[in-house]
Amino acid sequence: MKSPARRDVTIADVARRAGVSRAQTARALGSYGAVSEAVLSRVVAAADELGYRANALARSVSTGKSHSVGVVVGDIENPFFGLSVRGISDALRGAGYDVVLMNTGESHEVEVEAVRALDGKRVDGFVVAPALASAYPHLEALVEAGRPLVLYDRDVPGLAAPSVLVDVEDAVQELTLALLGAGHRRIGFVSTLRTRGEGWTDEQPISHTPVGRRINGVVRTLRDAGAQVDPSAIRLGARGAEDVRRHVRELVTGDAPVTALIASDALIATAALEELRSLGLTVPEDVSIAMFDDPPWAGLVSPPLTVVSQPVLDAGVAAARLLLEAMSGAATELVEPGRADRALRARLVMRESVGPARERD
Amino acid sequence: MKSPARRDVTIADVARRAGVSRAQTARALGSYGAVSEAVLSRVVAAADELGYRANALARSVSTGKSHSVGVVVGDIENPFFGLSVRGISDALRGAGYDVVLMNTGESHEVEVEAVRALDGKRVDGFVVAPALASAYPHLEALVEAGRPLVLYDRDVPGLAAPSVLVDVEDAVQELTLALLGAGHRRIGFVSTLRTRGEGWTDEQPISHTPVGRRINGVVRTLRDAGAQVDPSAIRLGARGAEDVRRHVRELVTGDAPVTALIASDALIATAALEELRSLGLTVPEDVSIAMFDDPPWAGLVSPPLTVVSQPVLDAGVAAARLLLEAMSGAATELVEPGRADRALRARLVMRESVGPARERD
DNA sequence: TTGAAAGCGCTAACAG
DNA sequence: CTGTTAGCGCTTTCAA
Repeated sequence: MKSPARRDVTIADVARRAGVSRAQTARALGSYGAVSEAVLSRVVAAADELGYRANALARSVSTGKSHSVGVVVGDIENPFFGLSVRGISDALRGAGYDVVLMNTGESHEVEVEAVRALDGKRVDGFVVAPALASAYPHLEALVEAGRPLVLYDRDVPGLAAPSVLVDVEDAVQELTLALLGAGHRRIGFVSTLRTRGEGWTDEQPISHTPVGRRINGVVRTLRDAGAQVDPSAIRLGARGAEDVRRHVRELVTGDAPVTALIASDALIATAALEELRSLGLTVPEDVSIAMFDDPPWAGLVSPPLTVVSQPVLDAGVAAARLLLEAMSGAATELVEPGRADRALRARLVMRESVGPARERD
Repeated sequence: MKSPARRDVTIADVARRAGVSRAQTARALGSYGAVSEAVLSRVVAAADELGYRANALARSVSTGKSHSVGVVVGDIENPFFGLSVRGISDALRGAGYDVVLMNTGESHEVEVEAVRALDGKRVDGFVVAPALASAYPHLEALVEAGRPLVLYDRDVPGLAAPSVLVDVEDAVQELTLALLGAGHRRIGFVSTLRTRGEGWTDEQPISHTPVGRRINGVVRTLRDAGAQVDPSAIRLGARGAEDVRRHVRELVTGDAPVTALIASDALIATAALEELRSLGLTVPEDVSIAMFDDPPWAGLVSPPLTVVSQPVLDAGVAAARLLLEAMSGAATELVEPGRADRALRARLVMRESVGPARERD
């Protein structure tokens, strides 16, 4: 039983019923301006007799504030982003903002389109974890236009926007040292993300990508210890579980197989473990493994995984706070871009997936 | 260097520059109505010389369509919802809709407020996984007002809205049979969610909650096999890992300890495994365990977990499709509420965490 | 306090 | 095809 497609109840309707002007009604309902007790109660009464629902869109058109922020992430299925979004969203809701979520599947094109759409909807601010691309005109346009933007987990070199980065430096160094101490000299690294172009090159350490920072740390520590670094053991841009498994297979079965593996996230690690298992290799006897992130199950697999644990929820909350600040008009110019937040530090959690390097061949 | 707070470039500005009427400009920019080639190109040129960005809010106020849908879930951190949202969001984006995500933390109050906010922002439709409460006036108001609504993973008895439910019946029966076959007679069940009030009662099988359907299946199968069901072994409403562990502890160490445990989701299972481990109990020798959902790591823990695997991504996509249908004005009245979608069936994946029941005491 | 009237930026109905 | 003129629902001057 559907009514004839009734129009929305508007302020005009309420005003009429309350016998007050639309302006007063609006003030009463929007709780701004000055309204007498008498009018207020009459209006409120009329409003809910009529079932009035304020139209936030109309209000936004008028005020220029949408009370929504756009959040664009690579893959909400990834627990890292899941937890991040929870932090962002909870903190933002507390301040009266809703979250419009955009899932890009790590596609640059989708991201560009997503940012455009969000901007069209006049969100008051953006949190974006940029898919790594060579150019970021869409983001540059955003800050150029003065729209509040916080970069998340990834940085954009030269962009005047604050970013939330977890400081992994110490933890990575510890991990690498532990690996060295266990006798590992050939260490593989596998990641879904890329740094910029294809592979990784030794020359210019990239610090604006999460992978970049991780690799830099490993490489530097290795160097300092006099170990040598084989660029071919650094596998970036792995697409999907199958591809990860192929990389892992190549790494552990090649001419100069690695004795330890670092997985850049939990998804990579699971695929790697599966491949090792199907190769008949055991952890850590044949190959040691460590991963980034510390999901609840990391200690439950066999063997329990050594991980670099990151304060993901906190990072999300931090992003929300930064954005809130930026939206409130505070000068965010102060932030030192590209610098990991010292308050957000990863820490190494040693478990049993790292053991003595095995002599092979 | 921030410009003096420049106003948005509007259609009027573009029109002026292009030397065309505002109406024609709007048509050209909005690609509706009829526009000549000549005008079109002039307008487009003027538009991007001026850096025009269409204001979707203003458009929405006019058209009554926001091209946004509200998605409200209990906990985006939970991989189940993460994957669900990915499915929903991807499918919706393909149809031109953005997702406004609301994370309720399974709080009824927050949910009510979230629905209100979304409705205020005039989303074109809703996907909601209701936190279990005794009353659902906010949802009833929605359908009463004719707003497209799809219930997700949980149903609301008596509400005339379609719902997306995974059919777990067969899989649960299989699982229970397998447990029975292995000699288990005392089986524990632990869940975060509740059915309605406090615990679970035998009398009225609840099928509108995911937990309800799962328990019903277990109980029925147990009954059919002549086994007896102990309501005290059914633990609902566990809050947080600590609480889960307490329940598990009580279940496996009580007077009449259970020999098998069913965890209602992956979070429960991890907590349970941790507790068993710290109790010095081994799986499946001392206690068998099975869980719902099949995350990538389920086969990697020790022992690999027997699970009821659900097509989560598909469920999300299905919800999006249903909503799309409802939003397109199709009569969704046809749907049989409370009925799990036969196309979405869970399946049992036997691994090694279920073994012969141990004689205890 | 109140109200009239002008906006916010866009779409839609109606002539031509 | 094009322009004029009303809206959409709310906020915001500006006088009273």
